[in-house]
Parts: sequence; C-alpha cells; structure tokens
Amino acid sequence: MPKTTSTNQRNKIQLITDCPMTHTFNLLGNRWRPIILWKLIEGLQSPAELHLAIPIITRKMLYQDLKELVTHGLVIKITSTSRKHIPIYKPTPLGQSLKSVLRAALDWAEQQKTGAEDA
Amino acid sequence: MPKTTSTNQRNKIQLITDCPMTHTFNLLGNRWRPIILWKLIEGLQSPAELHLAIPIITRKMLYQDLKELVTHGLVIKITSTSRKHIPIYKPTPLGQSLKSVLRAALDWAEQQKTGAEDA
DNA sequence: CCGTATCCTAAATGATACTG
DNA sequence: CAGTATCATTTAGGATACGG
Repeated sequence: MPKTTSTNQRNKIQLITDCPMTHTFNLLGNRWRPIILWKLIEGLQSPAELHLAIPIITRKMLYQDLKELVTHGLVIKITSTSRKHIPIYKPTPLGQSLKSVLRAALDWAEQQKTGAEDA
Repeated sequence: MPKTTSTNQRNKIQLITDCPMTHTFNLLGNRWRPIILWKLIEGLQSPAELHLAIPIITRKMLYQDLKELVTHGLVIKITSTSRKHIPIYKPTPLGQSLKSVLRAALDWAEQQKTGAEDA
C-alpha cells in the first residue's frame, strides 16, 4: 500500500517521457556503472577482475550495479557451466552500443586534463 | 568541525583521481544538468525560457544546477547591464565542448527508441 | 521574474556481516 | 570468490516560503 502516491509522483512518471538524453543518463549516470561497463567492454569479465581494475568500489556496489546493468539489458551474466562457479559478465550488443557514449565522455575528460596544463 | 573525517573519507579523496570518465559523469550525471546544458547549447538563455522548455523541473533545481554549471566553468552568467535585471546564461567554450558527449547520449537514446519497434 | 533558504523525503552509497 | 542483507550515513531532489 503506497503511502504517498500523491503529489510528487507526477514527476517520476514524467521522467520516463522526458528528453531521451535523460534516459541515457538514467542508465549511465551513477557513480560506478560507466566504469564497470567500460571495463567490461574492454574485456574484463569476472567480478574479481573488475574489482582489481576498480579497487575503490565496494563489493556491494560492484554486484549491485552489475545486476542493474543486467536488468537493463546492457550486460549478460553467464554462469559458468564448468565446475568452478565463477561467472562471466559481458556486454550485450545494446551495452556495446553505448561504447560511443562512454568513449565521448572519456575523450572529453582526457582532453580537459591535457589542455589544463597551460591554464 | 567535521564529525567523521575518519573511515569513509578515503573514498571521496580517491574519487577525484578516479577514471577520467567519472569526471565527465560527475559534471553531467545528474538529473537536470544534461538537459539544461543542452538547451543552453541550443540557444535558450534566460531561466524563464529554460523553465518553459523543461516544465517539470522545479525552480530550485533549475537555479541550483545553473549555479553549479557556472561553478564548474561550463556556463557563464551575464547579468544584464540594461535596466531589466534578467540575466542570460550561455555555455562557455568548455561547456560547448561537451556538446559531443551530449550529442552521443542523445543519439544513442533516439536510436534505441527507433529500433525498439520490432523488438 | 530572479534567486535563495529551510525543511523534509527519497535515493544512492558505504560498512559490515553473513551464506554458498 | 560470488552474492546478498542490514544498517547508517550522505547526498539529491522536491515543497514551500521568502526576499530582490
């Protein structure tokens, strides 16, 4: 039973129909998903590998965001059929298609860092 | 007087030196800044115009995010020297340089929406 | 109309302990 | 290792009222 399905629910609903750009940032605009997806696109596969590549992430957020990436169809989880129960995660075609966005974000940042020398 | 400058501060510090991509998403990865900046790039200038273009944003967030965009050097606020005290906001070159990132995010979303018909 | 301050709720994240 | 649950804290966002 929702306690407050009243006033501020209108914003949430409209958020869906918002500018398409918002949709992209809803998928990628949190603290860890961009990097996780990027690392997956780069070829990393297991949670352990990811955690090595992104040491400052907590285990909770790593698994949580991996799950959300799977939920959103950007990543698939393949539970290893071999005896070791170490799964691999890899981007779906949809996830791969976000590479250009991530690339743009990354390029921009690197360019800033480079050009900031003579500021 | 910081009450807890202890344990979880280490993450914040490291966040700065994080993957450059994170930096981009720190600037753009919230609910409103991408659209606001996009609209500014499209040529809208006054808060009133922006509010018309993005009706569901609250005034608080509009002004707050405008201020943050200014703080981060992506937008400049030009306080009108004429008698009417209506300022104009416009992207700085740095802000303009984010157009490619926003464009990528927008293109991706539109492409998804288009291709989703025959899913 | 511009802009801010205050209060409040909700969402995101971290710390930690636990299971398989 | 992989993955989840619980708790506590932080942060973002909205409602609202106020001042220029």
